This record gives sequence, C-alpha cells and structure tokens, in this order.
Amino acid sequence: MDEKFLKPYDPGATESRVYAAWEESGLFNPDECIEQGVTAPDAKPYAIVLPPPNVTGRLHMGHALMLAVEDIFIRYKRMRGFRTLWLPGTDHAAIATQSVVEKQIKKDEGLSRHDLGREELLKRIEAFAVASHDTIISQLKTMGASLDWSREAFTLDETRSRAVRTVFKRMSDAGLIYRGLRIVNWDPKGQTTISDDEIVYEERPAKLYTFRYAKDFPIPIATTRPETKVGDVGVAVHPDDVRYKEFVGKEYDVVFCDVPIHIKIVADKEVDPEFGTGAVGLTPAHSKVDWEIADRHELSHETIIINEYAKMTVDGRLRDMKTTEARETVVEWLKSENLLEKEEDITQNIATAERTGGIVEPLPKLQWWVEVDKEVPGRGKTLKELMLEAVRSGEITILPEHFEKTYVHWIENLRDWCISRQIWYGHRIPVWYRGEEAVVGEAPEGDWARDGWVQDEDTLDTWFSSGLWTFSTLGWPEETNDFKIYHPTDLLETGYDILFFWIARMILMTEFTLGTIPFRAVYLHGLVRDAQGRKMSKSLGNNMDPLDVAAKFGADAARMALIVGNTPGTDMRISEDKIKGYKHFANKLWNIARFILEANTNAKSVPEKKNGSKTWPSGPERDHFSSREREILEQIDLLTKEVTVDIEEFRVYMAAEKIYHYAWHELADKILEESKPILAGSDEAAKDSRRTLLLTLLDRTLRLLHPFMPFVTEEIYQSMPTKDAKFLMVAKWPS
RNA sequence: GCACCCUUAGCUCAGUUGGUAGAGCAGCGCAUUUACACUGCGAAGGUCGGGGGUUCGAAUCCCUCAGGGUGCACCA
Repeated sequence: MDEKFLKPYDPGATESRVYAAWEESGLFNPDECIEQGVTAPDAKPYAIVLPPPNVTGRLHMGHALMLAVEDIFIRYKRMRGFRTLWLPGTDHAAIATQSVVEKQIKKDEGLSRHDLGREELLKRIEAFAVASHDTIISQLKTMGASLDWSREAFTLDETRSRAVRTVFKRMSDAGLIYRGLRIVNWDPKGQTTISDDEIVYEERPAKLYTFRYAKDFPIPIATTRPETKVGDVGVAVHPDDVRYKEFVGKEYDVVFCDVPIHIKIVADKEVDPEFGTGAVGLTPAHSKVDWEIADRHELSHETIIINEYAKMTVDGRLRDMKTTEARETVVEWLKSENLLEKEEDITQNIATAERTGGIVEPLPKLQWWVEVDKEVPGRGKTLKELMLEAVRSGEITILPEHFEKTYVHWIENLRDWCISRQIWYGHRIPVWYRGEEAVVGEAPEGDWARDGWVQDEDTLDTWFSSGLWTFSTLGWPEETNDFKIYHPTDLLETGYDILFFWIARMILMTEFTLGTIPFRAVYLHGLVRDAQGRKMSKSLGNNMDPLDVAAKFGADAARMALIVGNTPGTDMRISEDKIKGYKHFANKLWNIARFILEANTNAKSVPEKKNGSKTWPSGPERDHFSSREREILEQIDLLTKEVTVDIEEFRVYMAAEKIYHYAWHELADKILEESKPILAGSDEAAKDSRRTLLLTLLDRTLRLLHPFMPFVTEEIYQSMPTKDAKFLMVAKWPS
C-alpha cells in the first residue's frame, strides 16, 4: 500500500498536483482523447460551452456551483466514451467592466472617461480585463473544471468580433436591424442607453401633486414629476370621461414657470380615469407612454427639456437645474401662484439602472434596434415566434420545467431590443458613414478614415455578442470542423437570473443566423446564498471566495456541498459547516481506501478476470463469491444503475447524495465492519473472496463518485491495483 | 394588475411515474489506544400550511383560502 494513505487526506497538496497532471496529459481536449485512444474516433459528440464569466474581477460561489454542475456532466460523458468538449471563455461585459474601471480611475486619479479620451480609457480597461481574466482562469482550474484550454475564447477577440460583424450585417440585410428615434432608457450616471431588461424597479416614497397649468385651465392634472410639465404639449383624458368631454379638442397657451407652453386636449383610451384626476399631462420627449399617445394624436415630440446629465434645458429660472432641484422650484412656484391643489404621499416604482444604480431618465435618442415582430425573410415567422417555437416544440427543454412558462410569458411581452450603447468598451457598431452613404458589416476597402469615412460612435449591447456564444466559440463564420461536430451544443447551464438576458438572446441569434437551436437542454441553477439565506454581497461582507473555500476544505468538498440537495432553479444556502462535512467525507473515503488497500497488500495477487479486466465481476464470474457477497454486488449494481439514470435525467443532486450515503453508511459502516472478522480469520478462500469484493466495491465507488469529487477519487485511483487507464478521468463508467 | 414558485423533523432541504414519511446539521443516550475523533452504535423528533374534492390509496393530482418569495407590466 502506498504510504500516502498513512496520513489524513490533504486536499491542498493533492488538488493542484492532480490538476496539473490532467492538464499536462492533454485529455481535456477531445481531439487528444481520440489521439490517445481514449475516445473512439466515431464517438458521439457531447458539448457544453462555459457561460463566460465577466472579466470584472473574481468568481463567486455561484460560479463555483455552475462549474460543479457542468463538470459533473462533462466528466460523466467523457467516462461514457463521448467525444466530450467543454469550451472555456470570458466575457468582456461592456457596461459592467467599463463602469468598474471608470469608478477606479475616478477614485484614484479623480479623472472621468472624457478626461482620458476613448483610446486611453480602452487601454486601461484592457489591462484590467487581462488581469481579471488571469485570476478567473486560475479560479476555474482550482475548482477542478476539465475545460479544454486549447479552445479558449473571449467575446471581444478577433474571431468573435468577426462573428458579431457578420451577424449584424445579415440582420441588417434582412431588415431586422433598424436605426430609429425613440424614447430610450437613459442612465445619466453611466451615460448610456440601457435595455428594458437592465432596469431594476425600486419602490420608493414619492409625492403626487395635483395642479393646474394656469388659473383658467379647465382640468386639474396629477403628476409625480412637476418639473417635466414645462415640456408638456397636451393633456389626455379618457374618451368616455364625462367630466372632461366638453374640453376635448380645445387648445390653450400658458406660461408655466417662465416657460411658454401650448396644450391641446385629446381623448385616448390609454388614460385610466380612476387614477389621479383622470387627466394626464403629456410630455412626449420624456415618457414612453406620452410619446405613444402624442403619436396617435399628431402632437409634436420635439420639445426636449432635460439633457443627458438629467439637467433642465429650458430658459428661465429652471435653466441648468438638476431635475430634482427643478421639481422643488416648480412646486414652490405652483404654491406661490396658488395653482397647487393637492399633495399626497404615495409609493412609486422607480426605474434604476442595474449596473450604476442611476435613476433612469427617458429620453428620445437615435439608437439601433432589433425588430422582434417583423417576419424573418425565408422563415415566415417573426423572431419572437421563432423564440417561442424553439421551446414550445420541445426542441429545447428547460429545467426546471416551470421556467418554460416564465420564458413564454417574457417573450410574449417582448418589445424591440435596443442594441446600441454609448460606452466605449465593446464591439463598435459595424457601420461606416460618409455623407449620405453608409456601409454595413465590414469597413470600406483601403484607408477608410483618410477617404472620409467615419465609424458609428456607439458600441453593441454585450448580449449581442454573448448571444452568438455557442457557435462563435466554435469558429463560426468559418465552416470549421468544430462547428460541424459540436453544434448545436447539448447543454447550457447557467443561473435562472439570466434566462432572459442570455438564454433568450442565444435562441434568438441562433435561430436567425443558423436556423437552428443553440442547445438541446437548459439547466438553470439557483442563487447561492449565505447560511442565513441572504444574498452574498460585498456590502454585507458575507462573500465567499471559491479560492479560500478550496484552500480550507478542498475543491471536492466545495463541489459536493454545492451539489447535494440542491435542486435546479431553487436558491440554496451554503455554510462552512456544510462544506466541512464533505471535507470529512473526502477523508472518510481516503480511509476506506486505506483499509481496503491494506487488506489487499497481503493478498497473493491482484484478482483478475479472464478477459484481463480487473473490475466489477458480473454473471458467472460471481459464482465463487458467498451469497452475502453476491447480495452486496447486486446492491452496488443497483446503485450504479440509479446514479446513471439520475445523471442522465439531470438529478445530480440525488446522484451525489446516493453515492455519499452508500460510501459512508453502507460500504464503511456495514460492509467494512462485517469484513473485519473475515479478514482476521483463517479461511483463506473466504479472505481472498472478500478482498476481491472490497476492491471491486472501492473501484466502483471511485468511478461513480469521480464526476462529483474528481480530485480525491483520482488520487486514490492512481494507487489502485485495478487501475486500467492512465487517469480515472478517462476510465470507463461502470454499467 | 398578470404570471410563476414555495410552505414537509428544532434548522436547512430532498421526496422522479399517486403505494407504509427521508437526509444533513443541531440536540439526547452510549461506546471507543480505532481504517478514520475528520469515529461508531442507538433512541427521540413530523395530523407533510388550513379546508374541500378525485381515488381502494394523496406530501404527490384538482379546487379554494392563508402566509412567504420571485419575475413581468404599470402607476401619468
């Protein structure tokens, strides 16, 4: 027996050494597996692309969970002989990364991005992204992720950029991308547009003011934003509202807080007669709903009164005021003019930007959009319909199943997707202008800048490039072998919180570009919370760094703690106590191995089957076992079957628990205990038989447990007399 | 407002197609120069949120009520 078993199991010393050995073997790469005869050249492919972590810093426990789940499926399939590819990469995460770096520069140097300029800021962000990338890669390796590093991708590298330009061009040619002036969600803090999904609504107390534009104005108006009223062009009432019917169509000129405005009264069904006074002041340039109502009644939406910095642009006393100051000023003016009729406290849902926390200011802006309700040429369906169909038809299955309903509900409410951003880090919109001319896709030939061409200033929403991830990572638009072999991929595993952001966009982009699905199954994991059920966050200081956890308890323990009992789509709680329990389990397994290997050291020879295999006797080869031993073998056969089915049906949380329970409470507590008197006895045949049995059970347990706890199982396997492959990682899954 | 999820042992959660309620942790009693104290054995603990229905049989399926949570929309 190897002397290493005389000491307790030490994950710290073992895990990095084992990972290095795996990596050096090249066997994370499916081509190398075929090369080395581990995988059959005609084996069925199995592919997962890693959801690329943002290069914004470090990985958290949610990432660790994601890695554990994906690595389980990958290792399982690899052992089953599939041509298995797990493809790594990172995401430039445009807004997120830029805002982290901008904040840092502001803090350290007191400079804004405009002080630095586009080129210098990009240089700084890239340097940060590289450092962040390196940290992330080492974290991924620490967790034992068997990723094929030879294929690593980045959402902003040249291959992925070409994919982005190509898809943009194709969508544009198909008439699905357009440039349009619309009310967008403007984040004054981040100085960029954001999509509807990047908004977080927060409930806050607010005041609802009821006022009149002027003494002789016939209708009182309710508003929470009096400062915007200097931009009003009309008042809308419900068509059936008898209170106001007589005024519909009438027009008024008033001077409101120094600003002359012209108000026309219109009737529109959108207005809720129950709310406030039943009359809405229309500010088309600063409200989505007002813009739409104004459109229907041919009212102008050109009166802009708030700029990108959320400051007033009108003349008079409000000039250059922040909107919040202007609000107070207008209210004072209303009071002094005796126009304020009521002031009530209400709670309102205020739109804030997810990344910066800034209060979203609706502004009209010329932006790029993907049109979701227009028929896709050649498909006879809209993008929305294609997105729905992929899931409804069962081509893509989502786990847990009820998220399919959430997905459908979301798609049905989907509006056009705003894809342009006014930040600098990201894929620049691939459109070049010269006067009236415009070129889309690739830059004009030659030195286009000298020839008077100018590229669009904006960058693309980061999800535009992540939407292509399943095929851009495989080298598309080149017709690569990888693309032909591995697409569509088999599984996409990620947190349910990015179902809309990412999963939906991948389905959209892939259906459009390739006319197929990006993946066959979606496995959504829940949030990892702390022991009290709180979200992990920097401000609470309850963050766990996977690296620290691995250092303290071992990556194997962290993986088990994250997997066992954690059903898909459900949030989980993690504590050091739980992880510690699985550290103990790794040591338990270590001691089981010690006991069994020690017993076999005294054996005359390693038991061997006639066909040369040294493992899992079955059928007639079991005849020399006692009936109790045959019963034990049947029991582990049953376990093997159950674990296999559980993994196949995505119940990794049950599979992990079953093996754990078996190893500790059957193998160790019962079988080892009952073996002690036999091994100490004098019946040589019985001893031989029992030693073979125990070795078989250990071998089988290692194989079943390997996808879950790859390090300790590999380390024990290396000392097994039944070792039949270079690594347990590429040994055969029992069946 | 619309949709979805959850409610099971003190705590955290499992429970795949309906067939005698499970695990981990905590707690209680006992054992122990032992493969392993990173241990073992044992006992205790639940009218499965309330009510109704379907069924020979319901934690599981249907309806309803209550409490908790999440997503989407909207609040002018």
